[in-house]
Amino acid sequence: MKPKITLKDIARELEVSISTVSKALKNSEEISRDTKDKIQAFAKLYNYKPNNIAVSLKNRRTKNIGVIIPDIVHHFFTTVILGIEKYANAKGYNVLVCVSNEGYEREVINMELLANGSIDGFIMSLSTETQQKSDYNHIKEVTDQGIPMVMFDRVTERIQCDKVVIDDAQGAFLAVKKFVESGKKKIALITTDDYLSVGKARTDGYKKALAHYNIPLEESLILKMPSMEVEATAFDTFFKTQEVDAVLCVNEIFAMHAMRLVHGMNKRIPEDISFIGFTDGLLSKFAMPSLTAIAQHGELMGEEAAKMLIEKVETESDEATFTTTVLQPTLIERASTL
Amino acid sequence: MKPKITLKDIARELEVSISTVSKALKNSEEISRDTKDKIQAFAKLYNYKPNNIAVSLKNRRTKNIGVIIPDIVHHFFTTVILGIEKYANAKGYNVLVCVSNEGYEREVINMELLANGSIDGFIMSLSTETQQKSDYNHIKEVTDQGIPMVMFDRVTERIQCDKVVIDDAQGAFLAVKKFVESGKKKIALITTDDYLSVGKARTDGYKKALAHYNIPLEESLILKMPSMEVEATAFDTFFKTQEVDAVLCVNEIFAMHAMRLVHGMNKRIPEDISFIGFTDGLLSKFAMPSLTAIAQHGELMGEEAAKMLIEKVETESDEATFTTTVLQPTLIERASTL
DNA sequence: AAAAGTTACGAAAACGGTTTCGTGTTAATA
DNA sequence: TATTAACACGAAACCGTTTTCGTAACTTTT
Repeated sequence: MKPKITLKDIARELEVSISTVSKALKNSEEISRDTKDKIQAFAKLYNYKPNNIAVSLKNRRTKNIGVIIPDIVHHFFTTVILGIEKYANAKGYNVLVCVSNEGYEREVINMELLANGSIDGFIMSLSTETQQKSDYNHIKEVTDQGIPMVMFDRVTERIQCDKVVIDDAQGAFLAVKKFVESGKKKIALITTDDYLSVGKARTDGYKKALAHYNIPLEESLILKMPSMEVEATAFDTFFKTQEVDAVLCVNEIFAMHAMRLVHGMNKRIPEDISFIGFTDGLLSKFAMPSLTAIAQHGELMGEEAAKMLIEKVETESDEATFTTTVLQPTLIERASTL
Repeated sequence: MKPKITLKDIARELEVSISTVSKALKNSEEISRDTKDKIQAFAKLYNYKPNNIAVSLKNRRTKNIGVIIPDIVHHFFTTVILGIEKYANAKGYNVLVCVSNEGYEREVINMELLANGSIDGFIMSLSTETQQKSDYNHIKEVTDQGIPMVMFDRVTERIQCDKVVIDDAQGAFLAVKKFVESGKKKIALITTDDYLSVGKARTDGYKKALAHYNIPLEESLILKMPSMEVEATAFDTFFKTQEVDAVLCVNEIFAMHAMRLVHGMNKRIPEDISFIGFTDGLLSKFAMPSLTAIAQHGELMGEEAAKMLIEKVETESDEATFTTTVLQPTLIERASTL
């Protein structure tokens, strides 16, 4: 048990002042070669490492960036974190991940906690509950304090900050395009209620694409779940009552559930019914048949967000100008489409 | 833009001393009701929140716990994080997650970073590279400094600390038991090289179970992948050359790949070949047929680890005694077994 | 030899809190 | 009335750094 050594310890041991030690360890020109050698050798011997907390307090910079995500048991969000970590670490920043668990309360608590000195800036994606309440005061408070903020994926126009999103409408468009080009006509959409920003955009893209291809929009072909949960009976009745030959699902889970259902109805995938799912995760890859998917490029999104944030953190300029980066989704073709 | 307010600001404004403000805000008995009211009202009005960094420095406690995991795009690890967060948050602790990305270097860097004052204790799972090198000096250094540490899942007996693992051997045993009881005889195992602590334990359990049921062990029925990656050709030749009626896979991915292969060979699952996979993740649930799985109870593991850590953090006793908690896995029966 | 410039280091303030201890004012006791 | 106790507050040290500024001791310049 050898407790951490401090500047003071070194100073006492070597009979110099703390300032001298500090300067010597930063290789300051102010200190003579001899003294520096002595101090540096001693520090190395005792494995001196400056205390981050003290440095942070002094510099008023932590080199930490806070990330608030709604859910961590979630492929997309974890890929985003991966991207954030990658960029941030390369820039010498640490990433502190907190999970709001899709709840407003925890989002607020976590933000307040981190905002009180623990981080230099935020990267976040809104919890569903926050989106429903559409109460963004906790975020406004943070930005008002001058703490840089980047929102990704689940964003709101109610907050002025940098944002990075993917073009969800375009993703839906790509999917419908794929369906149409393989001869499908009765294209269904399985989505969530509109309060989720992504759900809305995807629905919009779906509608726009239908219009573009002169396919009449039938509201009965849109199945809306009240949440991200699968409501089995709703699925059942939907597929029993509707004639469809293609289904676009707003997430992988919906797609998996629907595919299994359709499989049980002895329809062939993709011949009788084709499927495309949002978010290219593990399930899409390993489904049987494998699922054609719209890739959201989470890792890229994370890198982009981290880049924007660190840029803001490192430029002192008060005169902030906010940009929104829109990433383009891509269609990953697999066995669930023709 | 209203920058954060400090004790000093309040003191100046209200013409009292900093100490008085500090005490008033902690509702100290030392301060008169009047003064406290005045100060508390003012603080609330200006939304005063103490600076965590300063408090940490002073108290030499951060109320942060550091978590180092090998991979974040990984269902099991994220469920563990969920469990950690749940317990830690309830206890007023924050969780800082860092990812080693299965690499030794990043594991060392992250640990050193966090160890220099940022956290009160560690919860970690070893990266594969660290396990291969079996170089644990960075960890020893941390524990030597008296920083509490809990290792989970991927642990090593080379480090003296609290640990929480699941009984992997027992998991494998349960699987073999299930196979045997449904009449299977030629039970294969698809696993990784032994250097992964979990791989080894699972293989041991498999062998032990065979012995227990008087089934001769055939080494040719064990397929070892050099890493977590699927080597498609190895799978191909294995299933072409071996007669098997049940397969235990050390992870979901292996199981998915094998099931697809078997499906392509026109064998029925589970009648001709049954499958069981380790780790009850999304893939198991949504596979077709759904995969019988050995649940690792990651969330519970996380809670347990957090509990052990916080206990250690909060008791000053130098006289540490280390315990290893072994969680029992359970078999989740689905459609891939009889 | 006096003035000016270097060199090498230390004192001290600062970051934003917490906490111990001391003290001037009252109120209670002898 | 003198003594003691309770009350309400402030001064200052401290956590571990960084950084500005001052200065003693030399060295160089005139």
